[in-house]
Amino acid sequence: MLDKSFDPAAIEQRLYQGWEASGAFSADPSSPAKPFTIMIPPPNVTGSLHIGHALDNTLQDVLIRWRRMQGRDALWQPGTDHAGIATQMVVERLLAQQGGPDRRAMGREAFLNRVWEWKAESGGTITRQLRRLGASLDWPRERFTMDEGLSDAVREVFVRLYREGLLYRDRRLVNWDPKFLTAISDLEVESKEVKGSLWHLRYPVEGEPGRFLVVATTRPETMLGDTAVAVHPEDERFRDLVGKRVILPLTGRAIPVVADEYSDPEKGSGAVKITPAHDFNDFEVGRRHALGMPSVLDAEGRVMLDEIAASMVAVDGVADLDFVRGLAGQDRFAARKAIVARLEEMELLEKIEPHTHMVPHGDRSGVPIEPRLTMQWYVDAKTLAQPAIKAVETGQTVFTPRQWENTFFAWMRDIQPWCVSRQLWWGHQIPAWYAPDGEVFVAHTAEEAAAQAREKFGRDVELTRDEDVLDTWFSSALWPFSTIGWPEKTPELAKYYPGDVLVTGFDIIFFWVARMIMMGIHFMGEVPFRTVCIHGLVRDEKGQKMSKSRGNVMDPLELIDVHGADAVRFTLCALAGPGRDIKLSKQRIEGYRAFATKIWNASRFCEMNGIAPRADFDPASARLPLSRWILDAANAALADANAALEAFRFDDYALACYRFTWNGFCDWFLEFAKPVLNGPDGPEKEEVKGAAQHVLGTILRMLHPAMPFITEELWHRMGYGAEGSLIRAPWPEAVPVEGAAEARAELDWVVRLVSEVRTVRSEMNVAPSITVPLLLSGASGESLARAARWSDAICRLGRATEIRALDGEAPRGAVQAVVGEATIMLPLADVIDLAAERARLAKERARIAGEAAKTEAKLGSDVFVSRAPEEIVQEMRDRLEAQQTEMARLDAAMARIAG
RNA sequence: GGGCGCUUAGCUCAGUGGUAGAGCGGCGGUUUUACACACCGUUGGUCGGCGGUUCGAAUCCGUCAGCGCCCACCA
Repeated sequence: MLDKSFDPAAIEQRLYQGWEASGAFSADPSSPAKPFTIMIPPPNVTGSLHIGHALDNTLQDVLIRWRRMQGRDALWQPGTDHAGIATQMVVERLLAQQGGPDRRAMGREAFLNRVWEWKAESGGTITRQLRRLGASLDWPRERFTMDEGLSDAVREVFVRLYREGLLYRDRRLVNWDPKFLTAISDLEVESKEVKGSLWHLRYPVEGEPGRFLVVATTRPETMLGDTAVAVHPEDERFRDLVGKRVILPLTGRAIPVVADEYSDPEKGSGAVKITPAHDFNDFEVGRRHALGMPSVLDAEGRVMLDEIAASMVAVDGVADLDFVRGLAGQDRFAARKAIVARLEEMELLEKIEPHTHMVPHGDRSGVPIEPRLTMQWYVDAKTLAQPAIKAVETGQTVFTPRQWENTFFAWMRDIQPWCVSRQLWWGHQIPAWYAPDGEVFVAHTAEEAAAQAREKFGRDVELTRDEDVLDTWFSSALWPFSTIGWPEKTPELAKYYPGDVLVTGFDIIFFWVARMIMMGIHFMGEVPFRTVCIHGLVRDEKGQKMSKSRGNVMDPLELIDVHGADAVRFTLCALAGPGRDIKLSKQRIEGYRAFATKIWNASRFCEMNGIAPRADFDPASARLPLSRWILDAANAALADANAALEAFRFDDYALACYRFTWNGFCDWFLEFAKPVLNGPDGPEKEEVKGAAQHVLGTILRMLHPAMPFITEELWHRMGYGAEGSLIRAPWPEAVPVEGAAEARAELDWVVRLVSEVRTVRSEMNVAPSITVPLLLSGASGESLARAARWSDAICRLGRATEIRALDGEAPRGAVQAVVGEATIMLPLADVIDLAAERARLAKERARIAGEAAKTEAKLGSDVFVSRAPEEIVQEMRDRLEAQQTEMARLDAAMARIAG
């Protein structure tokens, strides 16, 4: 016997362990089945499951379970990402807490050992949590981006790209994070609005005492590194100054005034100071005019005078070398304050304007990034992007919803060189070695590099390895093929590449999706996946982004504890409309928790009525309209579910399951079945039971991808599991149903009849306890035959004592309603208010009349009749006829009841 | 500054040319032997504004407004 209520907590862990232990999640490269592959977006190894993961992985699990049941050899590849900066931070924080030596004191090797230790102890959190969600990942294949195999792939890619000239070292400005002391890529920079000031500084013109060129800047501290002032070539105000020099205050260096289109006469003072080593635009200007590019800030953003010390010149009233020397080692913001104050004292500060502008910040450190002139490794993304753009243009990879392709194209068509080196320790160390003279050797191993050097120099030379590691996204970009063996030629690689679907959020289209497509095409010769399914962000019920500071985060594990994994999963599916963010509320989850209970109770009802799986039931042999109707409805629901899943419409899939199960199967079919099940044994009861068990089996299978736990549990408890677990059961297929159209027509009629009776009784405030005969007036032979066949169900659901044709006079003061050609009469004169019944009928008549008038107006229009398609016109004619018939019936009903 | 998206019932959202839908909520009723996490009934909308195309527009086009997101080097 099924328990009185469904308790998810009691079954989830047991079922999951059963699936995992039985190998139900395993792909099989040796199977002849067609593969279906999804690569998990590898979560950070430091991570724990948040609601966004829950959504992303629920959707993937739905697809994987669905295809697996369809007989595909499903591979859902699990794994985690080493998350360079994030992980290094976590371990450094841990070291600080423990009060031991810090990273630098430990040294690189010891520190890395410590990180690996941490990973072994704490790195499994998120994979455990994915299990709670029910995710059917192929765990024995779990990979980590720093695994030996994946690291091989990284080295191979690095070496090959280098040899192809698609990866190179360059000394240019990078986004430098002064907190983490590393370069970061453009993507890791986010602009934030900052309220600052615009300082107008006076630069004295050389040889013209009392004349100043005023420059406006938001970053006065970088003036130490100025090497020019630029004015617009057309700007009359400054024309005579071009070619002359100005004295840079504080450091006393004379710098040229150059004419450059970059300078905008409308902005600031119209003259702009040029600091090539600390500003991306100035860098370009510096290149154009062959200017010096001294850096005046060190890695931590502190003033550094090394590169300008020699050129400083004492100039009375303009330069103050002692002051400048005092700045050395000061933080950039402290230096800014000091410089502004000193310039003010020296009367070289013209004015200060309040100024709000966008300032680039490191996305992880949160501090303003500092453009810094350094040597870094770059990938020639522009070249790699071309075939990737083409692949999406030609539909080899399709984004869904399609609109995201625009986002992809916009970025890819304007892609910049990708800075891939990071000054961190945790990550893939760059496979490049340097000879004492700086000559670089890129190789898979130190030995290979040494051999190259020997070849080059004709003798052994001491090589030192590049200290830097690669951007974490460099290894993530290889994920679709590195996880399945590349660069080895494994059976997995042959079978599961390219993958079918990538499911992810729009926020990592640039970081990850685009780069996988580029690398996949370049190294595998084919796109890494056919479809990119982009979903929205999970927000709170008010539409706000969930964040710790707002205190509105919903923890998926808590939700699973309270409502069960199935309810959480189903809710996420039901809300996952295409391209829309999800507003998640507790109420919605509770609603779908109720759905799980409903399924449980429907199964209980079936169990109580001896409805059990029967292999010998042949749907094609069903004779009764009731069983034909429900079998046909199950076919339709299944078709809807399939179409929805094919189109990645998880919301439509959930809705199709929900409606059929609740409204179709529970509300109508089981109610109709009750009289039969309570009636005498015989072929009729056997067929209804057969249809019921068949449809319940279809429901459990159809719902399994979204609600794996409760469906698996019921599958076994109801006895469907003789052949094995539901997770491996075949996906249901449509069954042949004879006479489906007739069955539909009949059941539709019964439903309409019952609904009409219920409505009028309710509207006339007839207590449910009052039961009366149900009389049919003007009914066709077919209707009467149906009434006879469905007498028990109609009486039960319509609170009637009997249903029969009206013979003779209509009863006085009956409640009436029109169903098709027939008029229903309920002799209730004693209990109702006849005036109210007249009013009700009149209102109904007026409603129909209103609709008929609209139809008539349409048909009365010559343009409509002559220009609309014939079938539409005919439809209108039919509609009008039906409306007129119904009005006539209502008129008759009113006449009967007339006082 | 450029691009994208959204605006439909109190709330959350479906609905890509032919009588406006769902869920939740609200309201009224019900111990009908699976289920009150239930059942039955019901109330809610000139589909953001304006203009156009069309026999016909929530749906296509234009425009305006509001909201949101992404990208961008503006001193």
